[in-house]
Amino acid sequence: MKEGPDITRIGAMLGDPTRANMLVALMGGKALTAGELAFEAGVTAATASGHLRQLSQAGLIAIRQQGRHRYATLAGDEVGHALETLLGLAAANGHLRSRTGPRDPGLRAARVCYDHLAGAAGVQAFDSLVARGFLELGPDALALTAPGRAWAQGFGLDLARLEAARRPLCRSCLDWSERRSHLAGGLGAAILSRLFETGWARRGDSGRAVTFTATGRALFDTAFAPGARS
Amino acid sequence: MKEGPDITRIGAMLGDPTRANMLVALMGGKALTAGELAFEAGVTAATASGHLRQLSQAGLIAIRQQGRHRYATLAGDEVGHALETLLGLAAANGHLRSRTGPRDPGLRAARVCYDHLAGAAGVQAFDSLVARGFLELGPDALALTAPGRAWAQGFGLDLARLEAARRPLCRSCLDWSERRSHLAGGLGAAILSRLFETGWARRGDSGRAVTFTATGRALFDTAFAPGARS
DNA sequence: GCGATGTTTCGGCCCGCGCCAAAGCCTTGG
DNA sequence: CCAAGGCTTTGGCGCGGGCCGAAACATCGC
Repeated sequence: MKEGPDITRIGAMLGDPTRANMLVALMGGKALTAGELAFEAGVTAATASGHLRQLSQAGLIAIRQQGRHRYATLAGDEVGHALETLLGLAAANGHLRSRTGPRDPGLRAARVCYDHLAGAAGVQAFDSLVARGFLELGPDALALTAPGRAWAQGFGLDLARLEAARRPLCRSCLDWSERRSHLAGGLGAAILSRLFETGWARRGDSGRAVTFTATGRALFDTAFAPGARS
Repeated sequence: MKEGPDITRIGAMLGDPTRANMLVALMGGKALTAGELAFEAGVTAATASGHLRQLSQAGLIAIRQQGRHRYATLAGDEVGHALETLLGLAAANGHLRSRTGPRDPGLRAARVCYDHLAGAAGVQAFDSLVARGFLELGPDALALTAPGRAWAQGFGLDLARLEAARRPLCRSCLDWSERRSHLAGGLGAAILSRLFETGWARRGDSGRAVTFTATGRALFDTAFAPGARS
């Protein structure tokens, strides 16, 4: 009765409100210092330090020493994906942290999911790429088609570098607010970076929200036309 | 700093070894009585009863009264999927419940993931369906193609009934042992049932293992030819 | 009805763990 | 160097919650 992996450790990490707050804060994709995380979670630096060690030992976050700061990030793509899945389950069961706050609609519209775009905008982009035949179900999960490769180059992505990386190019991730897939993986991360580079959007100062500029939104809507389903 | 769903409650459920054992036991897809779960988790009936109430209130399991027994099952597809995701993360981080036991290879080869087939066999089936063009990325997630529909009828599935159900027909689920997708959703569940009906395979008495008969395995391999990638 | 079986509720024990303040360590900047 | 800032370690407090035994319900077979 004891075969298979052990969920318990990870569950215990998520089960404490302080640690959960830290992890959700890190879902924003930015590396945060121990002090910032302490403030974010509402505890003293001492308490936060202990939690960070636990999270690190459990393999959920990575810590990088830099000067006299210690920056924490999620340990990887998979951690973000698992968190998003759990957020979806929690949302489905009606477990809300507080009565949906004013910032909630913004989060549902567009947010960062660790390192790629999520929310309505993320789903729109995914759907558009699928509808135009740029993404397909390959022999191993998702794949970029030949026309898709051309599109990516045109969008300003460095495909050669992305494909050289160990990280899979395309992954799908179930969006908690839309309950549909959005694009993760190296390609998803590259698209989000490109949105920031080109100034179409910028990340909110705190939390995971992504806000588009007016023109950026218009350009995004033509680049990822929502009605483009063939 | 308090927007979005609240993971904490679900995390706390998974964080206790007793509850985690119960949930993993329920991943086998069979409905289990309170007593069976108590034995499975190694606690008294009194303790198990308390945990079952908690899990039920958190929305992770459903309880059905039947005679003097109370049968528990996972609350649904999404719970199974979330658990599988966490199992994957735990496996990736090397959190094992004990040094991989003798039954572990069997689990990796073929097992039940709540109500559909997982493990190497599950991935093989998914790949085969994709390679033959029976599954495609539709406008909304996965879709069965026209030839796919014909295949499903030929395999003995009642497509009309499946499509009438509220439940989505096709979903992909990331397999923890293979780290690749296998097929979930109504179609995935129907295929697994069919494997049992036709006697190609049967579920292990305890746990999640699925064992094929010799001829069943051969038939499965031709029905879901692994090399069938066009 | 009356035991047998399955499950829940109650009371009480006790361990684990989150929390903080204070002190110590390391890095940086003057 | 010394002082300041950021983080960790240590020690001690206190709460939350898992665990069990015993008793109370509920259900079935006879």
